[in-house]
Amino acid sequence: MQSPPSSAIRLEPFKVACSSCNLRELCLPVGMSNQQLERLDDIVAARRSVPRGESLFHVGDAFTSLYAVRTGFFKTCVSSEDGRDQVTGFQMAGELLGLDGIGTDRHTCDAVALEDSQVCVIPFHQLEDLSRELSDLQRHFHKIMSREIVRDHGVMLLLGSMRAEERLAAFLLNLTERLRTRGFSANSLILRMTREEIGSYLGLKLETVSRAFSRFQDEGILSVKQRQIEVLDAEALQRLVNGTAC
Amino acid sequence: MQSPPSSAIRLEPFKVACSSCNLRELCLPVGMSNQQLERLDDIVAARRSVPRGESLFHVGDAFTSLYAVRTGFFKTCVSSEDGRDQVTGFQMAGELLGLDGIGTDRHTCDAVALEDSQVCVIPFHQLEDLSRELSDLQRHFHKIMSREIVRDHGVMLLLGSMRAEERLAAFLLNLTERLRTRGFSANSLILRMTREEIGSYLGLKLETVSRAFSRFQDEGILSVKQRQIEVLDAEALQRLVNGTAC
DNA sequence: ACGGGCGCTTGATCCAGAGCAAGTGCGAAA
DNA sequence: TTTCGCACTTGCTCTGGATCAAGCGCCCGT
Repeated sequence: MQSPPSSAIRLEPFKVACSSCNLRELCLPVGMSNQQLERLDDIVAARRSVPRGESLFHVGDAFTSLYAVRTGFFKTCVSSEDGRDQVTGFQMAGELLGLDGIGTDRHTCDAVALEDSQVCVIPFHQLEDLSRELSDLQRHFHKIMSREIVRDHGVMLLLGSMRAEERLAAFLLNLTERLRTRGFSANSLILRMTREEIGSYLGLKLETVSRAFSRFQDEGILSVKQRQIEVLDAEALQRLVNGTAC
Repeated sequence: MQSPPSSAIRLEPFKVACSSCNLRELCLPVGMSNQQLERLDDIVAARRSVPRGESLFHVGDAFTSLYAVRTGFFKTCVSSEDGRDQVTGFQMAGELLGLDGIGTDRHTCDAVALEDSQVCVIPFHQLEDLSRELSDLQRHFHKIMSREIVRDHGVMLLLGSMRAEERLAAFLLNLTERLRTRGFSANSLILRMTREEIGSYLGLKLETVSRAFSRFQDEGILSVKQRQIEVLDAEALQRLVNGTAC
């Protein structure tokens, strides 16, 4: 399998400075000094634009780089030999894509843009080289990978032991929390993904997701207008996740 | 939360040499030269014995070290605020425990020995220091973390989209494959965990696991005598996982 | 050898969520 | 503006696995 034809890949070679990026407190550069940031700037050589619906990489593509989401929104998904597939995560600004490829030098999932997006390209071997020099960078990179593992364990807990409404509540709280960290309202959000994609992530069918949204609306927990969601009672969502509500 | 009282922790300070360990082709030292291995020997200072049923670490414990399983068998589990818990993995000889703690400097899961076990203690900061010097070590450590992420994605696929028998088939194939890598028969295995623990890992109740075992036995795919399993038809298991069987 | 307890099996019933089907609404293209 | 198609909603039925319950068998300690 290959990436889409190179005509579809837009690389912008002009300078992208982590040191002046407003995501630097969320992204790879967390905790680095200005001097260290300049070293990082040297290796983050390019941006790449990914139009909505297109893939940043596919299963089987050679792994060369990590990608930091600059703008936009992605999903990652794996699929089994038969057609089944599973959304394994949604990534927003400041989050890293491509960690799955390190282990085998091939990507093991697809990364698809859910809206027109831009990523910073971080050549991985150069990142490894630099992180041998800058222990702060090394430390932070390890933390990022570890947190991804912990996040996955949380999803496993959700998939293994929660009921449909609990899953959706946990999902919404997670999304609003991440949006809040990025300076957005914690109460109002626009979903970038379809009901089916939410369902795939949560191990549910799209109808079940839709019904859960309707139920939450009936109960005054949410206002749902298609993908425009208002969280009216975040505590009720929290209670659902904690299992206190039953 | 704390570790069990130190009286329960047995540390054996005598030298454990990765360079002469028969697990070195499976464990952290993969791909390292003898000279590099000696450096690793310097930091892997101790073994620790963990009797069956006891924990290597708990949720909330301060994170200081990774642990390589030398002998024995572990499970890791996370739990939500209410009592629900979820087994997130089973670890056997040569596999690493504790990666979850790197992100927050606290462990986020419990690691429990399912039989009397021994681990090598790898102080993490020293490992980071050394991996800044030895790029082979750095490279391999990154691969280990990435593979853990990929493994978790596989479990998410399993939990999100497979049916009970498919889950159990995938679990058994995974176990036998790992045992095979360690030189054991691919057809005969003794389960170290209860039906309930298997169920927790697979997002099923213990009765469902038991019924699936019985069904496999009726169909001539397995011979099941309590925890003694013989795989009679591995291809049938593979077909189940691929979904070809329906 | 015996008794107790835990882990496992198996049967019967129940229910959350899947599957199917029919409609609705919104956004993009003509 | 109209039309088309896709995403979503909602009702009905069905079912895989959960839940409840009873009994079995193996291991361990006395």
